Amino acid sequence: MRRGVPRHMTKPQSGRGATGPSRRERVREATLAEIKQIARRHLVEHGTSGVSLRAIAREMGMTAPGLYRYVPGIDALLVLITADMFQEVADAVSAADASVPAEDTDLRILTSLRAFRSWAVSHRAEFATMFGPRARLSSETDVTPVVEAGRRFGATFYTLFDRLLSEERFPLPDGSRITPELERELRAFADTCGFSAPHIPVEAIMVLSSCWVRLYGVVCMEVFEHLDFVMRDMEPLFESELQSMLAGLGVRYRPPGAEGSTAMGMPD
Amino acid sequence: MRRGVPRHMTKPQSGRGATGPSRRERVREATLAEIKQIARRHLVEHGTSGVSLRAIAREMGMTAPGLYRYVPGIDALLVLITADMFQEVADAVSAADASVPAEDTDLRILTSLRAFRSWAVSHRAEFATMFGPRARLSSETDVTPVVEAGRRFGATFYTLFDRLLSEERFPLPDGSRITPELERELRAFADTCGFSAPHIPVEAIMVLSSCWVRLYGVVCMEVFEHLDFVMRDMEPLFESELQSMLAGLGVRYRPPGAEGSTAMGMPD
DNA sequence: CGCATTTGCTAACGGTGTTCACCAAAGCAT
DNA sequence: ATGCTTTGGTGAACACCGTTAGCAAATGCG
Repeated sequence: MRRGVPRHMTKPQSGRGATGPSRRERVREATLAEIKQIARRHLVEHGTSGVSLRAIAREMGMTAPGLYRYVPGIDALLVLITADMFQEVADAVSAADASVPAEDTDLRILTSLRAFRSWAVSHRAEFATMFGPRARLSSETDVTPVVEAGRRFGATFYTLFDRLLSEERFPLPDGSRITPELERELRAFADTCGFSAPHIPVEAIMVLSSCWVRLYGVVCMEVFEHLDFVMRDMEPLFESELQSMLAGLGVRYRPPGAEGSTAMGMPD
Repeated sequence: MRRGVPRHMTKPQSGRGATGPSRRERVREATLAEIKQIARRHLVEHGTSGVSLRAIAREMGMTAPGLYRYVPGIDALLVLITADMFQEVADAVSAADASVPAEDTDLRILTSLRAFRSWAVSHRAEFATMFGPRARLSSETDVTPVVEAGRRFGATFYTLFDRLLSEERFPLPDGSRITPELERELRAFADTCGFSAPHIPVEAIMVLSSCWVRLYGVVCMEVFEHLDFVMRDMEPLFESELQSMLAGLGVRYRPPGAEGSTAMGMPD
């Protein structure tokens, strides 16, 4: 008898062999999904601090302690939905990537990066909890699901960059400026990212890091509204950064509207 | 009789003409300073959500409602200390800037940017509330003190950039790529920053924006620990970004240790 | 059916922001 | 010195919050 051991710490046990999940497991998954869905809504409506177990329970017609059968605490719930959101943004970027011809690497990159910004500005609260400071998390909370989901999200861009790299479209920068310390860190980066190429040059990783930092910076600045007192619309600056970023990558920039400047675009 | 109108909404009134602040005003300022100081310590020790009026009052030997004589609420207190922190980081950067020869513009810029990162990584909680998402603020709270302090902070860099610009050290980028929308936003930027030069070219503002975005990005990424699962030390990447940033600015990069590569450095 | 597991509840503890009524002390003017 | 006004602070109260412990009902399995 395992009295006192909460359900969320036991194995799924997934019984029934090939008959799929049992009825119990299905309804359990359903209520967990409802919890996460409501939490998500509260997040976008009232910010991170506006997500509370009691409010969720109230809305579900339950009481707060009941939720502890599904989630070990509020912080863990935040971790859960944060991981979900990483999956979501990764899907959004992938979908945008897949919506353009697979051979047009330039357009794929352009589209993917714009999709990232687009998702960010239309999901500000989510972006803030994912890419902002780990305020409520990090201490005493297991964040491995988040970094795992974050890793998968990163892979979306890595593969694209990998493809660009294999096309040898741009000259790698001067590697003599890379200090041994930087090389060590970049190597660690490449290793944990799991690139397809066996031995990727550190210069390439440096370029990738630099691009990611710039993209992250401009999007954060827009979502966190740190230039609002000085700029009304941040898209022009984003496009400008995009342009200058891609220039160093040998990728031909195209403005947002024009889908095809090389092939004739279908008029719609 | 103004019953019910809290003190913090009345004018300072600053009586006594030239005799300075009255005794009452002095002790009032002292307790307000104590409130902010304790709040600040709680912030760095327990994060933004760890700042509570009750805890502060407890530590001061008072009760929470008493604090409402000094501060209209917890959010406003956060705004207050955030503004203070902007002043602090601006002072830190200014001090670093002033610690090197005034004629050596290159070294001044290098030193200032490094000072910014240095302050950020040694004041993570403060940086997060200043430059992270405006989670607890923004809604229903008057943030003008923060943006005002932020503006003064920005000026620290603007003046340096202005000096660099007047030296005409680097060729401005091709302005033909600047769309009208971008130009409008950049103009607004320049206007609210109050540059000394009467008519600064938009190309220069674009360069400044780009540099600020990159600096912001790399420092945020380090402080928010979003690459921790892949890089142990972020300084090499920061230096690398610094190097590539300054290369476009015509500023000679020098590694952190070496103070003088042009003049003979004093061996210490 | 019987029994073990799962699920949800109530009660409770300690914490939070905030408002209100009230009171005492300080300051000021006559 | 006396009286009045302003100021600083308290205690009680309301409405929230996360979390734990113990218990009762529902559920599913043999």
